[in-house]
Amino acid sequence: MEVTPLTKRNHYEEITEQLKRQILEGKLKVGDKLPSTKAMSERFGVGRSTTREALSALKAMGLIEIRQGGGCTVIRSEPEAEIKLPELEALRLNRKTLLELIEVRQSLESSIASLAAEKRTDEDVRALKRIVKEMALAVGDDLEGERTDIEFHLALVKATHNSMLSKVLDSIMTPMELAIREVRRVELYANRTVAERLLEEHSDIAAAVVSRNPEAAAEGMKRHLRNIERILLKYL
Amino acid sequence: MEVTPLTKRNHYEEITEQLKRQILEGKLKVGDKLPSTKAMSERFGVGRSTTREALSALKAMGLIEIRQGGGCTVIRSEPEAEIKLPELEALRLNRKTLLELIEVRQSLESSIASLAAEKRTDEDVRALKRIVKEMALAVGDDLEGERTDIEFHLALVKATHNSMLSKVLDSIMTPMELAIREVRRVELYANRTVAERLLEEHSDIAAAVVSRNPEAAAEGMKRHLRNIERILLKYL
DNA sequence: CTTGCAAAAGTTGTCTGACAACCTGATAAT
DNA sequence: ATTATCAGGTTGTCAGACAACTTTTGCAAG
Repeated sequence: MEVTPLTKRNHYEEITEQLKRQILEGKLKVGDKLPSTKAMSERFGVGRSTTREALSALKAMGLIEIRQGGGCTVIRSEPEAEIKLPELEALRLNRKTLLELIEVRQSLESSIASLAAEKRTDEDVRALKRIVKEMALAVGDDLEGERTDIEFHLALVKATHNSMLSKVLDSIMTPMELAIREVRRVELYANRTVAERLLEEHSDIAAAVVSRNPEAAAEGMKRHLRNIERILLKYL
Repeated sequence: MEVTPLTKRNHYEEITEQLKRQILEGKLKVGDKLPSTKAMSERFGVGRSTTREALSALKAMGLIEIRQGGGCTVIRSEPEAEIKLPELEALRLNRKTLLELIEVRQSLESSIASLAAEKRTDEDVRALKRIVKEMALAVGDDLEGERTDIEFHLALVKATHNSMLSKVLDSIMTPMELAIREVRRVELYANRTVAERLLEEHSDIAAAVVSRNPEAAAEGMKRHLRNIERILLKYL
């Protein structure tokens, strides 16, 4: 097992990190046994209690198993990656979480709008225009309204031609959708006044992107999401 | 705080369980401070190292925060509401991916800096100042330089008091770290000229956050990340 | 009275050495 | 061959001692 010298940060954190990294990177595979605490402590140059704190942390993360007298074994080598249903339930009802999500979205999407305005191709423009048109036809229809709304934002991030940005936005949009859906979808899209205002905002953003105006695009997106925030807050 | 007698199970597991239950059940609320390790050890009738192993586990679960000399604080009282970030870890890190990551980071972190400037508490300020000081001492030391750099950005996102934002940033920082490590950590932190410039930039950002100036903070962060981008590009 | 700062007290971080509890494998007795 | 026993390694735990850090306290200068 390789060890890199410890930095000034707390030793037990550092050791936890290093072991975790080796497990996640596959240098330590499932079923592998870790060296004894004594051996590891000597190699890291720390006391045994410090190493034990690291092992306790790894056990709490579910990465290793510790059997008294029998050593430590790796039992998982991937980060856990699943959303549990009961947690989503909590997500929807949790006002604070929703506000945090909106804040993240505001941060991301204003940059996205700006980048899209810089990098969009003609094909991106075509897609945006198509979606805005569909959105106009969907005023008053909650299901269609939601679909076109989401599609607009996905088309926008696609126009940045940055796949990372897509992934990150996606990870935010999914819980966001779930949070809104079935709770207040109707208020957002079925109310004609609101829907028309949303349409106008989307249209402004699209126009700014088409004319390659990053500042206006970002500003439009910020206005749009602040508006959404206000509407959602009224019903929470 | 109530304690029930220890069972046959390992003491540190038992203590972890009891504390976890009290936190999830709400008997210990967010912001509450746990008793000192000495006090808890006496009440449970165990040694201090045993209690520390339990605390290390709770920290790994993200339930508590441990500050040297400052005690342990409950920072979450619900089971984690995870955002699923699709297999970012498993990505091949080529030049294009790295550029995309930097772009995402620029988008996120300028907002983060701005939000931090609005929402930071005095404690956040203390943390930032401490890190900048450490960073100054670390000039020329690549390992310490990297650690303090990462810690700075984590402290900044923490100052936004938005856990979603933390998670999102975290998910792109991990691959970013790996990428930088693979490429040229040395050039970034061991070169005194570069390290001093980075220090200055971090220092500017911290100052803007301290004086609650969101625009300056965002601007400083943008400048900082553009600079990083330039340096990395030289070595790709 | 307020402010600022230094000392004190309290808390976490770490090491050491010791012993108990437990697992494993080898050896000896049956 | 089966069983009993033992030796060595490993985890679990404790107590005490400092180091590093934070918060509080208390005193002195303004």
